[in-house]
Amino acid sequence: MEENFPRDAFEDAGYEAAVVGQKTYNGVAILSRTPLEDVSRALPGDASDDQARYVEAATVLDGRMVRIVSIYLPNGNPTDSDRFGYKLKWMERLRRHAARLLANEEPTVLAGDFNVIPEDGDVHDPAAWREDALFRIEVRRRFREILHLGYTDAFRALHRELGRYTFWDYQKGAWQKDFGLRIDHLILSPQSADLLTACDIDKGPRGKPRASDHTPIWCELSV
DNA sequence: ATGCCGGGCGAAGCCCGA
Repeated sequence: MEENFPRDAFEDAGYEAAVVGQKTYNGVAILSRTPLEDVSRALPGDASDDQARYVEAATVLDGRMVRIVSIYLPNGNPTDSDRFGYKLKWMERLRRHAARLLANEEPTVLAGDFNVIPEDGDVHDPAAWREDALFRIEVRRRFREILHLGYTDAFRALHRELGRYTFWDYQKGAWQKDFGLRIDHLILSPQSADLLTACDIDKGPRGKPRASDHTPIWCELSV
C-alpha cells in the first residue's frame, strides 16, 4: 500500500517518489532527484485490472523530457492456469502502449521485473525451463515484439557474454551454484539507446544476508 | 514436476514468488 511506502526516508535522501502499491502482493515505484510529472498509475487497455504492476513518470533532465516506465510483469505460472493468459494479455497491452510511447520521440526506459528470459544464454539450464511461463515461446515472442517496435535491451546491447543473471532462487543453492535467470530488464527507446554509455548487473546485493532474490541492473545515459 | 527458501500477513499456517 502506498501509505506504507517510506516516502520520508527517500525525501530525506533527496528523492521524489511515484508509487503504486497494493497489500501483500504487487508494487512498483520510480525515484527521482528531479521533479516528476505526467505520472500514470496503470497500464492502459484493461480498466478492470487492479494489480499494482505499472507506474510511469516523466522528468526534465538537461532541458529534455525523459520518461521512465516501472513494471512488475505478471509471472504467469502455472501455464495451464488463467495466470498465463493474464501474462500474455498484459504483455500485449504493454506492446500497444510501448508503440504509442515511441510517438513521443523521447528518451524512454521501460524498466523492471519482466519475468521474461529472453534467450537460451539467459538461463543456466534452458531445456529445464522450456515450458516455464518465464521462457515459454509465446512469452519470448511477445517480448521480441516489443523490441522490434524499435526498443533496445540495454544490457544485451553492451554485453555479448552469456550467463549473466539478475535473479537466483532461494532454493537448491541456486545462488551458490550460479543457477540464475536474466529477467530484469532496461528496455530503451531509440532516443535513450542513442544516449546509452553503460549498463551492468550488480551482483553485490544478492550475496548479502537476507538479500532479495533479485539483484540490481543499472544503466547510464549521457548527453 | 514442484515448494527443499523466504517474505507477508498477522499471530499459525497459508499463499505466493519464478
